[in-house]
Formats: sequence, C-alpha cells, structure tokens
Amino acid sequence: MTDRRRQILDAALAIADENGLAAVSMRAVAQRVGVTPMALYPHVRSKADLLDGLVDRMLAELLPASASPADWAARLAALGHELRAVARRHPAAFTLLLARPSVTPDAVRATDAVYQALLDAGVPDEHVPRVERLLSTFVLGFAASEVNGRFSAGTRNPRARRAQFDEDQVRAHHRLAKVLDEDIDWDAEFDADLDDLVRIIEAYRR
Amino acid sequence: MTDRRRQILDAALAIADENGLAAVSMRAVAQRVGVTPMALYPHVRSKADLLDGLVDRMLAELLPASASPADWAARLAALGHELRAVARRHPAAFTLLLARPSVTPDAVRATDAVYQALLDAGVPDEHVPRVERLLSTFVLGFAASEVNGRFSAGTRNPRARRAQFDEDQVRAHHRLAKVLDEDIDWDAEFDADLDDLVRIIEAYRR
DNA sequence: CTTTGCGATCTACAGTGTAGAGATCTACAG
DNA sequence: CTGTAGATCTCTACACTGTAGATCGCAAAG
Repeated sequence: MTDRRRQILDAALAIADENGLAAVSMRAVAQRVGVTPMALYPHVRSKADLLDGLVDRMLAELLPASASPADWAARLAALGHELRAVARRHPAAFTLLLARPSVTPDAVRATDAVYQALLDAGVPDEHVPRVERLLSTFVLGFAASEVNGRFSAGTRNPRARRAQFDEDQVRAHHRLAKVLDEDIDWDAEFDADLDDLVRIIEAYRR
Repeated sequence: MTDRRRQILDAALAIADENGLAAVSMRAVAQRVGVTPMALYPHVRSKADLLDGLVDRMLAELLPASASPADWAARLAALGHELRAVARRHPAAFTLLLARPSVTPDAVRATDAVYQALLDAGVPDEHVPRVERLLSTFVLGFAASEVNGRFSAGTRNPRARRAQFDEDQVRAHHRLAKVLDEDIDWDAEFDADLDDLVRIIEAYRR
C-alpha cells in the first residue's frame, strides 16, 4: 500500500467519522487530500475500492488486540472489546464490515487469531471454522447494531412503544415491562453475551 | 398503509431483487409504477423513507412463522429459517435490516414472539431482552453474511488464500487445512449454530 | 537528447434526490 | 349547479454524484 493510498483512506475515514458515510464523495475526499477528484483514481480503482479500503483500515486497527494475552478466553474477549472500540471510533464506516466481504491479509490474520484461540480452548478441528463464523457474526452484528441504532431504537421509550398495541398482541412485552423499562449497560450486556458464548466453546472441549 | 405505498414498495423491492440495491432509484421505481418520479413523494417522504419501507415489508414476510408451533425451540427455529428464506428472496435489500433500525408494529410483534419463546423456555425475565438481542443479532448477521458474501468470499479457494502467507503468520489455517478445504453445507451449519444457542437458553432454565 | 510512463488536471456526461410551480381531479359546502 | 379545498400527479430545474477521456508536466531509463 502506497503512502498516497493510505492518505486517501485516512481522509475518507475522517470524513465518514465527522459527517457520515453519505458525505464520503470522491470530491470531498479529494479536497481533503488537497487534490482534484480524478487524482484519486491512480490510487483507488473506484469508489467501491475506496470503501473496501476502509474495511481494511478498520481491520488493521483491530489486529494488535489479537496477539497479547496467553489465555484463549482473554484473547477472544480482547478481540471483541477492540472490535467494539473500532465501532465506536468509526460508527458510520463500521457498517461496511458487514456489507462488504473482505479477504485482505489483515482479515485472514484476524480470523487466524480466532481459530488459534478455539484450538487452544480444545475445540475439535472440524468445529473450529463454524464456531469462528458464529462468533465473528455475533460480535460484528452486536457492534454494528450498537452504533447504528438497531438496539437503541428498539429500547428508547419502551413504554410508548408498548402503548401502541393491544395487550394481547404483545403479551411478552407487558409481562417484561419492568425489565424493559430499565436502562441498559451495554458493556455489561456484551460481557454477559461473551460469557454465554464461551460456555458454548467449553462444551466442545474433549 | 395505502395501496399506492404498498405498490411503490413492491416495485422497489422487485427492482432490488432483480438488479441490486443500487438500481433502486426514484426514477426507476416511478417508471415501474408507471408514474413520474415526483409522484412518489406524496406516498414516500424521501428515499430513506422508501428504504425503511422495504425493511418493514421484509419483516412482514417473516411474521407468519412466529405463530404456529407449540414448542418454544421449534418456534425459534421456524423464525430463524424463515428469516434465512427472506434473505434468499431479497438478498440485496436484506442488508438494510442490519443497517436501518426498525420499530414498526411488525418489528415489535416479531420481537414479542421471541420474548415469548424465551419465557416459555424458562429464561428468567431479567435475561430475556438481552438473550433476544443475542439471538436476533446472530440470526440477522448470519443470514446477511450468507447472502452478501462475507462467508463465501472467505471460503472460496482457501488453498490459494493460505498460499499468500508465511506458514507461521497463519498457523491455525495450516493446522485446519483439511477442514477448511471441505465444502460447507450452510443449512447444516445454521442448524448446528441454533443447537448451540438453544443450549445457552436451556442453561438459564430454573 | 529522446522516450516512456505515471500522476495530476480539466472538461464533460449521464444519472441522482428532490425543491417548487402548475395542472388535473375528487369531494364536499353553499 | 357553482366554488373551493385538498390531494395527486407532471414538468422543470438545481446542485451533486462517479468517472471516462484527453491533456499536460515531470522524473527515470535508454
């Protein structure tokens, strides 16, 4: 990757962070780099390629977390927490991680780190790729839902939401009224989810 | 919802199914409805509103699956399978389900069905909303990954992918070489994942 | 020196979402 | 029946998008 390409991706990511994904136009990126729009094309094949580059950049931010701790569960937790941190740093661009497949070196390395953790945990070889997909799907989905509002939209003002319905159309919502009205600690929720998933992994131990 | 709005959403969804999300322009939708572009606006506040309408439409397709079976595990499985079916029918538009929060009546009813299944399973009230989010996040993420290529891009040609790396950079990939080269049965994988998740739910039984 | 090739620029084009002004039609009040 | 209000639709126009194509300057290679 050339310096220029990195510079372009940095500018695009900064624009997305500040003004949303829709504000990332070739013209806006070019202006931020201090160059004409068409000058981007030697370094970025197309706008789609630029967005794929953003996916790489975010995955690269994730990688350092995959190396450190010795305990497999701690390593998985560190990866999960770091992914959420990436999502908070780049909420608008984060959606791309679920929309655009990536097979760049950094993506493969991140996957490998999870494979290794599962092997260390004693998961049999034939289950490892599937369980990795289960974990990464959940963690990506959670972080994306958190920043793009899928979670909070549903929980904001739960009382008003319930009020629109006949009681017997949303019986469970009424039964859970007390719990649903409480504030949610997303850090705690994520950790609880990780605990549940770790229990799945432990069940595969021989 | 007026007939006209439904007709517009149907046209938009059909275009997305046939030619991808990018082909869904106000002009294209209008032409398919047999009307001028600006004639859409009395029924659809904006293009964003139109896309939100697509989310509703897809959730409405999901709802029938929430009613039938008596056994809670069967009900959850039916919902999951139906969601995957929706994803296969509308692969391009399905991405919107993870990108745009939805709190329409149908969305609340679907959530309520999952709440009810978890209550029937004996999950304590205080865990139900969180576990529902865990499940829906995974299932939405899985179906989206399946149709938009996040899974298949990573698994296509795994041999070639490994070859780009030094062995010690992706040690787990090499250890798992045999498993990674096998074809994947996505139906079986999804069912295995559901089994794992059901085990989480059962662990909460009192 | 010339030649090659790459990065940057400028212009241009087809396509986008939608604001704003009018036209047309339906339904109801007098 | 006429008059009017309101909704739906059409037309035009505007600012903006991604990028094809031609051109220019400059650094390295022969």
